[in-house]
Amino acid sequence: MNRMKTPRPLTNLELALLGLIQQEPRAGYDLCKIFETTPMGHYSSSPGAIYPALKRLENRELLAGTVERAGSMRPRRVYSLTPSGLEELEAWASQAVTHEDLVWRSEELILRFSFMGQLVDRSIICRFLREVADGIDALLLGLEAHHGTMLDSRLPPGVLPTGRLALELGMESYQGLARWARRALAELADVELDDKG
Amino acid sequence: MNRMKTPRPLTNLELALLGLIQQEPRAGYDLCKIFETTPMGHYSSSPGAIYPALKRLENRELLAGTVERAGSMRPRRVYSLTPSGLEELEAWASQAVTHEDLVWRSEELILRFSFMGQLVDRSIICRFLREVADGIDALLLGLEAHHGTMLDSRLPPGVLPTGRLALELGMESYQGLARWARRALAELADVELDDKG
DNA sequence: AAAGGCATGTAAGGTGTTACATGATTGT
DNA sequence: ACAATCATGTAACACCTTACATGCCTTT
Repeated sequence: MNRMKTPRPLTNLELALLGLIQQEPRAGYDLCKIFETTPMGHYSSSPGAIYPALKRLENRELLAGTVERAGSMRPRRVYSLTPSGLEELEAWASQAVTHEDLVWRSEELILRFSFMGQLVDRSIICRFLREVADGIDALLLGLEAHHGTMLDSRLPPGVLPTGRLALELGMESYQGLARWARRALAELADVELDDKG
Repeated sequence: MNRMKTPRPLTNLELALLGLIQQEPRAGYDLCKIFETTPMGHYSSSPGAIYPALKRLENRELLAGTVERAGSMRPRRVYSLTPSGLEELEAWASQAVTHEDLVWRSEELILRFSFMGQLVDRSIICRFLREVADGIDALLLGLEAHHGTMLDSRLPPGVLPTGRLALELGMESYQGLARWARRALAELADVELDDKG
């Protein structure tokens, strides 16, 4: 029987690194630059996090590093995905969207979507978008209940209802995400028509 | 000269705890329940984070704990804000909104707003909302530049533009936040009229 | 008597943050 | 010669996550 310790799940940073390296082989410094200069930088920060993460991924054999400028004191390590690294990424991209993903890991969800185009085919991307949209509809029911209790509760005079307004922002963010998902779904259907035309 | 080590900034969890305890004195267990059962739970997780955070805040003398059921093996510690705790909270709530806050600490920003009603007066709340709305307008200029480059870059045939769509989601989220801020501003102006009426 | 909620905590482990260190290469 | 950029890393520290431990009190 295939019995091995289940490895801890990958962090957002590790997933971002795998996705970027799948686009093309890259060195640590290249990745630092991407995080510094693009909105992808939302998922990282600094060499102090990136280099250790690359080493972890190499230890897990999801990445393989080949050394350029060998013999020099400052070699440049260029990483590529290993077959099992690609497998891991594709499995990640193909997962179903859970309630927990939407509530606790929405950033990972967006990261996942942004790499899906390179990793999986249209049917899986569309399923992802439908699951996001439908999952949010379910979430909103719970939030509306809380919103109702906040509308009922009376505040001391002079205290402005910022707590309620903050909750409304949360609800609107979810609604915006659902609208985006449905619009993206429609756009991807158009792309399909373009391909045929 | 008043020379003391600048203390590290408070974490989101610590700020949430201070804000909740300012509403009324609470024990660790009460706080756990709030995080488990309300959307405030977004900011925490588990006793394993909450109890150490309470202890840290007590060491800093931002909280003071009084022991109920003393002598028992399982005492109940009820925490209240100290004067300097209240000072710290109010200073936090009164800060100007920076570019960095919007890009890197948007969750803290929402937390801040949700407690502002209890902590500061209308003028500061309205300034906060204006700074959020205007700050986002500036941010969006940079994101639109990136969006332009993504529209120009050609993808390999068959690869769907999920990266671009993800960026569009990010931009729409910011736009939604700005719209919310302006709407909240209008609503708070109405409350002012109600008070006078 | 057992189960479940009240109530507080500790321990191990891993990750991110910040700051620092090092040296090579390229441009002026 | 000097500065900036390329390029990789380490060390200290603090925090969160998960899992576990403990014992009281109330209900069934």
